[in-house]
Amino acid sequence: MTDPTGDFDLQDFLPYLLNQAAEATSRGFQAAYRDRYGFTRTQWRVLANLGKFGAMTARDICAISHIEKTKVSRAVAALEQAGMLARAPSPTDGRAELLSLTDRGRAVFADLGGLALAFDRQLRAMLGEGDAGQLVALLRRLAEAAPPGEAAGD
Amino acid sequence: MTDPTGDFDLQDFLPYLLNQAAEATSRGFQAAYRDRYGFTRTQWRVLANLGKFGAMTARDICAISHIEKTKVSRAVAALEQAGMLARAPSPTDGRAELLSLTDRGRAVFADLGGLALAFDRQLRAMLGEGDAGQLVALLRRLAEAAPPGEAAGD
DNA sequence: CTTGTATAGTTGCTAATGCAACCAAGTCAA
DNA sequence: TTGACTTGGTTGCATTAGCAACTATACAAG
Repeated sequence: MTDPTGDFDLQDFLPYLLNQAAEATSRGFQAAYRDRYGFTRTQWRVLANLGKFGAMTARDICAISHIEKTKVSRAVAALEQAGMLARAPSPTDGRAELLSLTDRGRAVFADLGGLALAFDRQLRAMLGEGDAGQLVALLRRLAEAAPPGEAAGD
Repeated sequence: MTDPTGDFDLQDFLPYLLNQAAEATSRGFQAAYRDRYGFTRTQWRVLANLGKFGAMTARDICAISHIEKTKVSRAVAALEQAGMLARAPSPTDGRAELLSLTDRGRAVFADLGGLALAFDRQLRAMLGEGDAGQLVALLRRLAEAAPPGEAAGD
């Protein structure tokens, strides 16, 4: 209690610890989508959301995944170029576009989804099921309690 | 169990959840170092480590904080330029430099350290002390179990 | 119907990252 | 001492993120 600033230790700082853990685990899976398909993290996430939820607009993706507009926009462009995603004009809104995966996109999602599932199971096994569940619950609380404004950086 | 890929939900994927929580909390504190001092996250971390542990080499910082060489290098240059950090040739190794905070650097660390401490307490209070402790333990396990190779991206 | 404002999505510019290549100083062995 | 190899640190280049400005459509009020 002598020097208040001396009390601060980065190694105990929650945002720091969260970043370290996020980095470490994300890196592990990055190899899957990067080496196999040349994806960026955002591209993988957009693909994953479309794969899970089916056709929707870019705006929906933003809302669901808290990824920034521009990142989604560019990821969509890249996925489209790679022939994994198709755009269709929204029947109800002339501005919006309905995004959906092509057959190829779905195949890729099946592949990566399988790997992701396996990877996730490994992580959870490492922690133990009970602890893993706890962790998920805590992370959800943090994420929603400290909402990333409009968007979340990556 | 019908379609294995249909089982995968990004919203339950640990790396994703970790990133979301990390983003959300990091963003919250980013305002402190960015708006007040124009720091980048790496600069803040380097400053924090030097503030906590005193003089050391860039290599030490890398080892302690798992930040990449080049990021540390650039952060050090920026902090030096801002007059918050000084380099001294290492007495024992001609390649290395001993890095330390200047008075100004220490003052800034005192300021940000105080804010960080307060911010962290808020987060922990939000979770409850017990849960916060659990979370820290789990994050440490994840970070060390999935070591980011040599370096951690940011 | 036209004027004002909000929203979907894209683009441009700058800053920050990641990786590999690069110096310079140390180490170790003959 | 010389020569092969490691290690601390920096730099260059290509990629990505972040923010603000922009286009085009939608909606709402007069």
